[in-house]
Amino acid sequence: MTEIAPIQLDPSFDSVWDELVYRGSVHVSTDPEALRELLSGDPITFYCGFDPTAPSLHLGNLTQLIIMRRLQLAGHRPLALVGGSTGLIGDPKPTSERQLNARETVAEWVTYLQAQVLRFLSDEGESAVRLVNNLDWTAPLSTVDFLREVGKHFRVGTMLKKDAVASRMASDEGISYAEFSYQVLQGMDFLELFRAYGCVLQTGGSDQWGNLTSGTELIRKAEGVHAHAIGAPLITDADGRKFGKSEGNAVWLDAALTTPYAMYQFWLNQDDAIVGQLLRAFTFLPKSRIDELEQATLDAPFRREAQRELALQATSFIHGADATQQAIAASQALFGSGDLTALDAGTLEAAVSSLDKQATATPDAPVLQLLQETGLVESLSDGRRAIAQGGVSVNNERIDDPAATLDGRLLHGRFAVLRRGKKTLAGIDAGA
RNA sequence: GGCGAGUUACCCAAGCGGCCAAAGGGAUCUGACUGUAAAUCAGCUGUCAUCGACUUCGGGGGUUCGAAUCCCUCACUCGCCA
Repeated sequence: MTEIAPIQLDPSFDSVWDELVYRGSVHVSTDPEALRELLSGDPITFYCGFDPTAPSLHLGNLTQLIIMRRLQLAGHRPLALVGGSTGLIGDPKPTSERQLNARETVAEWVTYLQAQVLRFLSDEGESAVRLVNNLDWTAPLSTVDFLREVGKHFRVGTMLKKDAVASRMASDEGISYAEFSYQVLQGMDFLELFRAYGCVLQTGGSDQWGNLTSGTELIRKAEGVHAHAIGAPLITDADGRKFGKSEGNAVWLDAALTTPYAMYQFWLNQDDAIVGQLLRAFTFLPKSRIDELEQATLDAPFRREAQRELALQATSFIHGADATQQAIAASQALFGSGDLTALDAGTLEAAVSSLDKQATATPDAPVLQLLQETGLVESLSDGRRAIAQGGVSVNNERIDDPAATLDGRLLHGRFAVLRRGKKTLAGIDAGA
């Protein structure tokens, strides 16, 4: 019944612009009517930038990648910019100045991100994605040339009014000249891509709006052309917290950093209140199907059908069908009946090994120690606390004694599922 | 360059010589209730540990029986004046 939706546009929309609006992907933009016309006509070239601030992209970036994919499906040509130079500076966060990363580190991350981008965008046909790196045009540029050719177009008054800068100016921490200049670098990127590839549209998060318009303004001043920008809304949960964090950490697109199981669970645990919004933004399901799912959430919320479908579709898009099936099987084994003793060794091993927290152990290892080794707790004190609060179980049996060991608790003589709270799990393998 | 204010645990923020492992709020985490949801209520939130011990209040140094609290110095941030 539930299958992975094909990667395609919803034919019920007349233009990709209409679909993007439906998907909730447009929070702010330059002239909407002009954009709709532009995107409904001949293929254009557009770009979106990703700064290498970590070895992997995360869910926040996925929002953009999906928008890019939809535009690509409509025949437009994506330029995926990985910011080899902007990543060396860092765009101003509203709260605090960024720590600079080493050049070699950033260069390494650039290669990782480039490889990841290619997983989500097609590199075949007329609208194949092209990778670009802004280090290519900023590195050879001298400071004087930069100031004369680019800096001369920027007014400090305008720059100071950008939200990202203004909020930092108002904060205790202030802002460095480096981060203040970020908007100029990003503006220059857009101009460069316009000149080299005829790129006339940039997409990004709405928090990047100041940086996006810095590019359209520069192109207007330098070339007399009206380029466009689309700012996607930042998705937040019901409390207004930024979406895409789990246990305080980003949800990464790299399976080595966030396992497919963890990814699947992340989607499955989303609130009823935003699941419809997430289905629109993060899946290729048609509107008709999403309407059904939203109704299902109203009619029978306990079935969590919308969350299940969201988890299936999103995880499949990120990690592929096979990895997703394994994540689903593991989820059913570990959460289904709750009776792990009934599982055969093969199923159990697969489930245990899919968890993103793992440890090997001797058959008589203390549970407290395993809690720490698996990362389920941060310290032994934290572990004692968790046990005292009744939040720890082995194979779904609550542990009350801080001195308890695995002795006699292993399933099939070697496996154990260590649980903290309701849904934080770790796999223990005492074999080998 | 001058003057002033500031740097406290995940975040905000009290404390201004012993009663401070450090108030309060937010957030996380755990329990109850549930639907692997939300809301609500309750509890926990430095480390190690059996009482108890040990390391924390920007970095370093000093005064003192005793310092987050006083002094010196360095770094950083903010503001005002040049």
